[in-house]
Amino acid sequence: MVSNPPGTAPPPVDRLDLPALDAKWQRIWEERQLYRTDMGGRRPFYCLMMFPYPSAERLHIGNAYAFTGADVYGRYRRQRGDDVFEPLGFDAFGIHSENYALRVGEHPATLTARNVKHFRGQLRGLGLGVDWSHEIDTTDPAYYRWTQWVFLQLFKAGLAEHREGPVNWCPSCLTVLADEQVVGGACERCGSVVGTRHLKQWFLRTTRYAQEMLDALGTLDWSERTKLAQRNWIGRSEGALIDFRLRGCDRDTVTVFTTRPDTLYGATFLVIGADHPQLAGLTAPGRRAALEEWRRGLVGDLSEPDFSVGIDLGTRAVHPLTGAELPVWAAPYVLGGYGTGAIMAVPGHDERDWSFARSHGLPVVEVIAGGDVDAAAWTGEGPMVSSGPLDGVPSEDGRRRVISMLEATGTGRAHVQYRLRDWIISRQRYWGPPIPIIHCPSHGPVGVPEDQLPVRLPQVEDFRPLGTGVSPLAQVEEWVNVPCPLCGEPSRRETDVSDNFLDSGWYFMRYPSTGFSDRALDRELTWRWLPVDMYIGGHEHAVLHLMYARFLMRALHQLGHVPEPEPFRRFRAHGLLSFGGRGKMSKSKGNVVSPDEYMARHGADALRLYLMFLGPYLEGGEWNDHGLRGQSRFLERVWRCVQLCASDDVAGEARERRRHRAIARVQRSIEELHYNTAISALHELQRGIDDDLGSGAGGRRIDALTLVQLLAPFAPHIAEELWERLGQRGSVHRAPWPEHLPELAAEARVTIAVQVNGRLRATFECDAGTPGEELERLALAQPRVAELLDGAPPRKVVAVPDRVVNLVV
RNA sequence: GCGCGGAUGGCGGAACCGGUAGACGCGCGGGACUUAGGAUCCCGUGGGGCAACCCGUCCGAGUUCGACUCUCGGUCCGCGCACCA
Repeated sequence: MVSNPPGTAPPPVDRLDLPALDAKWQRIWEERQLYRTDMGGRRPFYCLMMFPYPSAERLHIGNAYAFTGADVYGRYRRQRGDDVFEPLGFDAFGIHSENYALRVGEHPATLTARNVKHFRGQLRGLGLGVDWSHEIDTTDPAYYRWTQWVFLQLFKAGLAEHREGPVNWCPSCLTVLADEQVVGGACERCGSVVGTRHLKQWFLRTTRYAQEMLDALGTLDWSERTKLAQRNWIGRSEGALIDFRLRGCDRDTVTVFTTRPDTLYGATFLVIGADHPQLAGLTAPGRRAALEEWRRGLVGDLSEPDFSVGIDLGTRAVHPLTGAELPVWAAPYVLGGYGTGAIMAVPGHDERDWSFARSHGLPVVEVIAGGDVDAAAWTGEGPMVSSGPLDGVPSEDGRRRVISMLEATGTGRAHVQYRLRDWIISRQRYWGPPIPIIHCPSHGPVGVPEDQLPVRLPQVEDFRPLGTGVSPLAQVEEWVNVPCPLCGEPSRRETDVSDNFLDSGWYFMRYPSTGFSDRALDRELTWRWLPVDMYIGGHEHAVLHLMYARFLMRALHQLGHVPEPEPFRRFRAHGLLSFGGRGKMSKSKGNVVSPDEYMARHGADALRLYLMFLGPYLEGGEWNDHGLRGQSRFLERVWRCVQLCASDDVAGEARERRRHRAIARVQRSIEELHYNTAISALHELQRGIDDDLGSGAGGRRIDALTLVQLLAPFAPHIAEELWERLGQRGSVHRAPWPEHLPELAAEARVTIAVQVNGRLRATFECDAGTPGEELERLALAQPRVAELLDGAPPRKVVAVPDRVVNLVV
């Protein structure tokens, strides 16, 4: 295992057994509570990683990658002297687990408990610097009691509403889905085509904070692409609401939203969304049967909009400015759920309306000059035409002018519309926390008194979803029937459970306070630890989870429960590991790689190091295990060379510079989350020490100690073992980070490139900081250069100190 | 279609502010040690050429003494959004 130069005595180094070190130090760390955070510490640093969803699929290499990267950062900050809080838990409620339980015919409670246990074991095996004393399990009544409490605070504040609305219904999961869980008209979980149902649901009023959340994005240190995804999702647009009086149907008016009120004179018909809930009232009585038949014939596929499909409702709408009568149509290209669910169609200046008008022979009128509306819709700006008193007004100004005219007659007003919608949290399923509401015949929905929390999820053997729009909990009569907390009248519990994004929307607030069973959020700890300083997780949660967490934090801040409105000061999305060119790792793609066997064979340290070495942490990459051995070899060299460093000589300036440079590079790379380059710097330092040993000069203890400390965030077990073997007291993970001086981190001698006309012709060495004139002199003295110049002086000389001399002839 | 990333040896990747392209690792070639080596160590490793040199960071222009880096145009790949009026 260990080679010796011929003729020397065997070194006093025993064989390295990395897996054994994992076990040894994980045990000792636990005994000594090494990662237990001092919650009253003076330099709190909350380093959060997205908690896992412990499915039966086990932890895969992609999870190991994500958690290790977050842990490296947390460990680094700890070594820098911060009181780092690195908690972890399990997001174990939810449809995904429940569906799996249904498939294998086991109760989700027992299944989840087993999965959590397995996950915890795998995570511990990775050697994360996690304070497990603050662990959260969202399915534990001790946690979901407070999830219910959060809901009640929102309910009391008017931020949770029970109302009927069109909702996304997954026919396979047999439940309502949030808009965010519908991707291209299909269920995000199972891929079934999502339909629409009208049900009474619990909505959290995320839209109330749409503008605030949009504005606050500017203050957050998040990557631009994440902020952009949030901006798009909030989808602010400015425009106007315009009322049209109706003739020939039950309703007298319909209101439309438009971002182009300047084109109002060009409106030639109205279109109502085919899924609009009050479509019948907008239809001429004689057309209703035809409408119903037409609606039944529509295909549920929403992926490709068809601008030719539509039906004339027989109703007439009165143009608020001209008094003209316009036909009213229904079409699926208009969304019944966005804005008012109705639009004024301006075919001259909207491509969709243009296509629709062409398909149905409806008139196209030009009201903004600049295009040719017979050939295509003109969506740009220009002077207004055929617009009554506004002819000649630039369209940009026309927007305001039209709104003023409408306001004068009370038929319209300026309006800001957001794409963001309220968050439906009702799930007609079993595996979630019951929504803590009792429906009283007299009082309506009444919150369960807080002292009666948690509302425990009853143990139900048959937890299959019913598909009737009601949760299986509705069948548990003895649980459902309760007296009203206000008047004692016989009442029924809410039987829906909440979306598991509610569980995960506030878990980071709870971590510091897990020790308290009498309050959700301890005031002192919450004020000390929130908001989160660094949050690391997958970019797939850029809109879903992050938006919900921001909403909940903002709401709870307004209610005085947390110190600031924004939950995450800094957020970074780690890259994803792909495998075999088959995209992101997932069980459905059959490309899951387990970290277990790698850890068992090579140890967690080698795996951690290799994962972090694959490429920039924020970019991810393709997984293969070809290079893993390279990192094991590196650790073996570290193991040997560190233990052979016995010299207390600290003079040697070159070695000291090398040491300072290594510190500077590792530090900088970690701060940028460029772990791969930090590891390169470690390799180079190790090679340097090896060279010292090989040259017979002896290795310096100080170099060995520094190497071990710099290695510690990446390979915590071997670093700890070597730290001990070097005779240090305490843990390397608690030892102060080595200091470095910038002036020492630079080289003393530099190599200057000599170019002639921009081409490299020679190099020479000189002291760092040698001035330009001197460099020029030295460059001209190079034999090869003199030869090329052949006595002629260069036309121009560019000398960049420490870098290059370029001679132009 | 719109927006945001990206493209560098056989492979993963490095390169601060425009200053010796290819750090570090894998793989590969050679050597040492060895009964053996798929262990370990040492040397080499972008392509071409005996050499001087030439070519080379997706392609094409440009700016510059000098461009992986900046500007313009294009190709390909990835991700997000995509009837939101």
